[in-house]
Amino acid sequence: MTSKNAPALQELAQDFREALRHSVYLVRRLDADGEPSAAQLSTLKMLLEDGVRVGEIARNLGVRVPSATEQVIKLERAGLARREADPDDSRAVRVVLTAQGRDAVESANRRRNAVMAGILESLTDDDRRALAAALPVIEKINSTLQN
Amino acid sequence: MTSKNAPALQELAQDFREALRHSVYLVRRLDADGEPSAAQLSTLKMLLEDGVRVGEIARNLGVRVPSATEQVIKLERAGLARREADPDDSRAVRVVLTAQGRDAVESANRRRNAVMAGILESLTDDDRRALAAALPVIEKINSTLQN
DNA sequence: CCTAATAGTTAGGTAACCTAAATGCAACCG
DNA sequence: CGGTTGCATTTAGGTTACCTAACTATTAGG
Repeated sequence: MTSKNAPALQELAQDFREALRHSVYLVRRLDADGEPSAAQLSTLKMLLEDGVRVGEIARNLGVRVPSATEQVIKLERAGLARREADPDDSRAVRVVLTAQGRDAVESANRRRNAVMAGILESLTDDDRRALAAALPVIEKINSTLQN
Repeated sequence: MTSKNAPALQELAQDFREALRHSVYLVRRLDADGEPSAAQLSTLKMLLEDGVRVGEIARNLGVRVPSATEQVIKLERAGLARREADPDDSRAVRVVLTAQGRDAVESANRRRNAVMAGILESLTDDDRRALAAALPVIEKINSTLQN
């Protein structure tokens, strides 16, 4: 079976890329008005662990620091997060969720999960098993990002 | 095992969303300068089948018609596609790839596949098998989009 | 100390989406 | 056959989320 591996790798790469390419549009479908955007939710989720620095957010999301700053400012204006001075390093900033921010993450997650669950409902048990088995692999691939 | 299904659905939805959320950043990593963007590649790939209408592109990608128009105009300016009058319906437009456009799709795909293959290389055989098994499922989910 | 590195913000730009409105053609109806 | 209705597309004007370059403030090292 090892002889099948080299060609399969190229094909797998192609198919996986294709699947991700299409998934971008799926993810957009989960957005709703009056709810933090996907990018903001990504930032908010990071903040569930308290006192995160702007640079950490950027690194974790794979974006540049100014993009993270921008998101944090938007969250702050929306009353979902607060910027606090870092006691140890006064160059740094600690971003923390407000209670409202915590609620926003939770309710957005609930709603989005429900929509997704509705979609997954139409799959067969075998399909769901196959999907579940692949998710840790996909996360492993995604963690390649962190460099 | 049916009793395990209802809770598993919520959890699967959550995990799948999480994986896709992270994958957005992975996909961005595959971009390179001097190459059509991911959105443009999506449009170009549709054009591999000749004489596609703007509305079809939009529907297929899950975006609004003006967004498709915009992409087509950009491709045209880049010399990668051409807009032709539809002989049967003069309201409509047929978008076709130029030879240069065809080359651009192919070489961008080759390069992007190679990068992805490099990432997948570090997986175990089992991982790759699990991923391969899930891709048709993911495509099935994505096709939910088409409405 | 002073210089180099680090953390973050500001300024200005681009890509890719959106809605609403305009244009131009087709098709149907009386 | 003329008028209305509807469809395909473009134009105009926004928004969001990214980017690079340049600036400020603070820390740390020689």
